[in-house]
Amino acid sequence: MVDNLRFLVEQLKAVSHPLRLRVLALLAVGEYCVCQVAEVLQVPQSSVSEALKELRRAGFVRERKEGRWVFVSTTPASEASPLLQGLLAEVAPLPETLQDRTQAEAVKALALPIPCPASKVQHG
Amino acid sequence: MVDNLRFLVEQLKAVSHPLRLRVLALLAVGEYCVCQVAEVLQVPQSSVSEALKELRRAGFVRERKEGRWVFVSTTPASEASPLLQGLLAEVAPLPETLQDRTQAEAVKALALPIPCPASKVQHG
DNA sequence: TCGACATATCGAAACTTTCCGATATATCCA
DNA sequence: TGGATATATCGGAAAGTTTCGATATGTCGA
Repeated sequence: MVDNLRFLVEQLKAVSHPLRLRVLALLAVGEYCVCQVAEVLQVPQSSVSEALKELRRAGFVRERKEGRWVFVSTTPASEASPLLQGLLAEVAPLPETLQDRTQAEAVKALALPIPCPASKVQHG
Repeated sequence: MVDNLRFLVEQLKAVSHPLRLRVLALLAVGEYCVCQVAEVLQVPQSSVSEALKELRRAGFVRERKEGRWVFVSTTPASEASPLLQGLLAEVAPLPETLQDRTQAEAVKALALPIPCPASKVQHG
């Protein structure tokens, strides 16, 4: 149950934005670090950082810090608001949300094992 | 199924606004004419008119013209998008969405038979 | 300590939205 | 037709949002 109107409005504002919704769609697929999100969605890193700030404020995403990387993911279903659950259901099956180019490219971007710098550094 | 990201963003924008969400909450209760909405929510009639324009664009409300009155209601459940259905479920039980004053007053506003000018004119 | 790299914050121009009084349009009834 | 009333649209000032390069902060390994 939502406890007040203003918070619901803030949640809705957080996702009524193309980039933020695309980020949410990507995170519906799995956990990524910030630089992967920027790479897949082809937007400046600062834009991703600001988008994530809003999504965090609204309680839609979680962060896990690991060394110099920040891994982001959607809040677990058990803790997600009904709004978030509904959005994820609508947005997750839309590869078009990921890229503004062709659908084919978007699917490719999703299917690829997006290289995270962290993975290259494991054995240092 | 949503057919594109941009339309979903437009839908979300339409409701990420305090007045528009309050209008939706009121319409979850039933059908009202525009001037009743303005009266209950205590906002200028032009503001209600613009709010309804947005909600209509997003497919959230329907209008029924009857003489000089326009009666508005939420789109029937059978045609409502999943987003609208979810929103109505969250927003309908919130009397606080109706007025910014006290909850008591809000409930009162809801409970009262809000006088519509149309009803006073029936027998002419 | 340094250089490299991941991320956050700042700054400021461009753009969009919000708000509401004034005014236009539409409908009714006499 | 004219006056009353319901609704829509306009105008435009104020406030808010978006965007992204530049820069700051933090973390690592050497």
